[in-house]
Amino acid sequence: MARPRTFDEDRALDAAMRAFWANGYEATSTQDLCVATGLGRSSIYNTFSSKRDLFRRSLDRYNELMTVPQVALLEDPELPPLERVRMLLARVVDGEFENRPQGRSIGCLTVNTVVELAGRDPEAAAVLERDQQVRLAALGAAIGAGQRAGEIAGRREAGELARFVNAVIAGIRVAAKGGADRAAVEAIAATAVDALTP
Amino acid sequence: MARPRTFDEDRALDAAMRAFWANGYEATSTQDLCVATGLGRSSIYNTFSSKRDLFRRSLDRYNELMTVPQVALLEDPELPPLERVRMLLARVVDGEFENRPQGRSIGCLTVNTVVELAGRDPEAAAVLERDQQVRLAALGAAIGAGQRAGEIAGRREAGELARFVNAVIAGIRVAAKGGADRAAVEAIAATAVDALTP
DNA sequence: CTTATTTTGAACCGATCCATCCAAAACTAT
DNA sequence: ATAGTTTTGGATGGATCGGTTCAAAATAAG
Repeated sequence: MARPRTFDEDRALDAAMRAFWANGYEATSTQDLCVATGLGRSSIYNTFSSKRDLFRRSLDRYNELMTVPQVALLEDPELPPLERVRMLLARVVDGEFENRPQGRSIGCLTVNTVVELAGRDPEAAAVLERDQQVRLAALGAAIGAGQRAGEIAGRREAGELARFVNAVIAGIRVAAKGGADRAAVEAIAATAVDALTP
Repeated sequence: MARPRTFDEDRALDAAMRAFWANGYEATSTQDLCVATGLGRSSIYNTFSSKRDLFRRSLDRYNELMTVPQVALLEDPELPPLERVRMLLARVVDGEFENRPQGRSIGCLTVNTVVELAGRDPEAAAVLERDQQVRLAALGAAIGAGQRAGEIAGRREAGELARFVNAVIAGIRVAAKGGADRAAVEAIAATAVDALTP
């Protein structure tokens, strides 16, 4: 009954997400978003109502793409819990060394957004905090299981160790974005695993 | 022989630094800088030649204010090396819980700038990388001394452990900016110290 | 007081920002 | 073919951006 869209909304969202991911919210102009998505301004504003809303949806999409598989890995019953954590860290390291458009990591949209917006955008902060809770819960559960199995040190509570691993992941991302090479980043991850072993 | 300035250049620089620190480079307008410093546009552009240059000087000033005392602490011969690292982490944690203008940490200008600019501003990236080298060297020296004294685990090289501690510091900063409470952040620091002990 | 020099505030610049509007094009359903 | 609806590109708007200019104000030196 009406003219259909010639573009795929999810594809456009992915492209926008990548633009925000690479350059941050403020530094990504609506023009940049047009180029990245291949759409005109009208199409973008017609589909996503504003730059802010598009960013919100990009953030949700990113969380879906990253957190879901990470949580799945942490809950994988086929692997010993410590191995799950080790693989999570390995996956993070790998992620920092693939897709380097300018020879440098673009980091992690979550970390980038915490740094750029959490202090002055309560809505974004709430989204980020919720996602972090999910990741911390999955990490804490895996670490707790590892402790009960005796393969993870029990001298600290699982929740505290989860916080620790989560912080190291953020630290790895900052280090990679700061120019650290692969060996250096892998050493960080390995040392974090050391801290978990009895 | 001419009209003297009515403001103190260093004070103005400090105020500008704090504005960039709190809001980032892009989100701090020249108007914001006028308000923060209490100066007019002309005075700012007359003293510091551009927003970019003012930011560069702010970054240098921040490094001077933060890195110098941290390095001094790491080289303090009065303290056992592990204790120096522990105190460094404690100082970082304290820093994240003082001066919270909106009830949330403003983080660390270095980490904020790595995330916001390192990917697309080679000059800023170089400044940050140089500062990081200084911090890593001091950390590595202290950790190496601790290893020789037997109070820090020797299963990894000092340089690798320095990278690790540095990453945990960045992670602490991101966690605090993300809303983590003091107990959570202290647990991260304590776990990092665990990783260093034999 | 005069002169020389600098600071300072306000107006102003072109560029770019996010967002809106509108008419033409495109397509489906009848 | 026609009618009805949506998409689309381009023009446009008001605001703000970083940066410049300039004349008036201020002050030290002579």
